[in-house]
Amino acid sequence: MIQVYNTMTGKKEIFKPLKEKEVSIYCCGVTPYNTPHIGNARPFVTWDVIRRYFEKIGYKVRYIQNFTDVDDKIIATANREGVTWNEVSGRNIESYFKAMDALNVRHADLYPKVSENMPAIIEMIETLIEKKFAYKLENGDVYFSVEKDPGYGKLSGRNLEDMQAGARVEVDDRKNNPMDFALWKSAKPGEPAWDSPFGKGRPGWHIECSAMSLKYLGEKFDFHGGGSDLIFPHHENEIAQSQCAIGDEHSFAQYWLHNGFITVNNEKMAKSGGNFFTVEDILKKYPGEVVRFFLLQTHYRSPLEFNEDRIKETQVAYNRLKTSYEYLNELEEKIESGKFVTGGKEKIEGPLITVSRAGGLVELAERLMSSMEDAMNDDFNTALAISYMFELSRDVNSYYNDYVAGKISPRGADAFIILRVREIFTEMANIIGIFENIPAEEEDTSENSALVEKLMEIIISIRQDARSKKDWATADKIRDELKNAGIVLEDGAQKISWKRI
RNA sequence: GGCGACAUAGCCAAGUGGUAAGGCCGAGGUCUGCAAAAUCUCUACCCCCGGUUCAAUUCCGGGUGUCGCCUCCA
Repeated sequence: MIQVYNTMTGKKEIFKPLKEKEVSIYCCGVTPYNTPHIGNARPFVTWDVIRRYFEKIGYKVRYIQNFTDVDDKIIATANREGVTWNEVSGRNIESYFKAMDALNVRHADLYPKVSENMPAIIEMIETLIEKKFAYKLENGDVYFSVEKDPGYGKLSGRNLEDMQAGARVEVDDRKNNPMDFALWKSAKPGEPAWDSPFGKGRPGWHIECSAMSLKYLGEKFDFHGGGSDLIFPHHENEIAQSQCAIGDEHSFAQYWLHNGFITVNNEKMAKSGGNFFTVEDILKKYPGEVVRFFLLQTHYRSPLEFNEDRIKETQVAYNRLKTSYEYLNELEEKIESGKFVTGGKEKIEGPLITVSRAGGLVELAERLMSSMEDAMNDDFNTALAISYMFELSRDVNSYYNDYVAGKISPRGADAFIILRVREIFTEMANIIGIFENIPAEEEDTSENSALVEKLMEIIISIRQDARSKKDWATADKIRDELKNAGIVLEDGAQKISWKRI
């Protein structure tokens, strides 16, 4: 049983899919006028986790995410740069995918674009005009009439009077009501325009999401999501248009999920605010999976403060889990190559599994996996889910340490148990979407790099000679000097490893 | 002005009507020739004031503070 917090009702509800074991999702995508910042990325990582989770528990998922590629800011940028609007959107869509790929965000089933769905958009506007929910001005603009929709304001929990009291909206005498919004904007010079029954022009913001979600998901679908700043007016308007056009106040999305903002110095990160960090820039310094992990360590509805210290902290935490993952992989290799069981082949008699060290580990893993599912079922609580990975991680590391130190002599059956633990840990990682794309240590094949490798080998070997003679002064001097040069030596039991810092 | 959210350890962050997950940092221990890595142990009466209750951090009311939406916005 999955519970989700539905913005429409303001509370957690038990999720009941429209179709058995199927789930349809429409997540508001980006307006590609710019490269995405970390705040833009949050909803997509969130929905990526949600859709993966539904798939994991056996749902057939249909996931749609749009690109609003016809828009004022795109046009403005294009005009400023002297290029076409679709060059601007094309380039930013590319940069969007690059960022999302780095964050392990799986692709949606479909990415409909405004520019490729004009007929559906125009048809919907026509319906709204026919049903008298929309009106056309002499200049060709078409507006939605909010007063005609008795349900207007139900998502954001406000009414027309309250909104007008605040009246931050520009008064436009041509509109029936200041809150009326454009469905179609008549063509102006220097703007792309499409033919329509209302004259040349382009769609207003909001109508595209209604038209495209209905076109690709039908009159009713399960989820609609995005950042909380979309609740009003964007999603409110989508609901108004869609339900009026369909003529059913229960049509359109059944559950509305909204993620909280990324903040900088406790204030919303926004392009207009100038306080943003692009995903691209962050990826120059931190692995994509760390950034993804950062986003998921906090529940999606809570605000999330972004700064460099936070990311660094996350990287340390992420590395803890990664270490466990690597330990398990190493154990797996030993098992595969038959080097795991040290004490020959013992016969397993009776329920010994549960008293062996590995047995305890797998029991813990099973229990934590189950807890993790509970956490995910409760409004996709990734923060809680991740905490269970850490708990397992601790015991995995402990087991590994004792094994390497020779304190544990695994029985024959323990190999299978450890493989199962590895499987569970991997399954947990898959829910969060990490350890899928661990960047190999920069494979630098240049001559310089090869030379460094060779030199390090020589240095380490000289130091090992000194160590074997217990010449600690020399050994420590080498290590210290290397550290000054930015290289850390780690004396392991079997091998000496080094890395740059 | 209208509407809404949040307030938990040094920092970050889950959560529950019966005295609180996890992470980072810090202190001490184990391992190591010494370090590093790993690991173990330790660190909270949950913003304030009322109320409901046998019992509230958790529910209700009020207050204070912070943030968000009402304009483009993930």
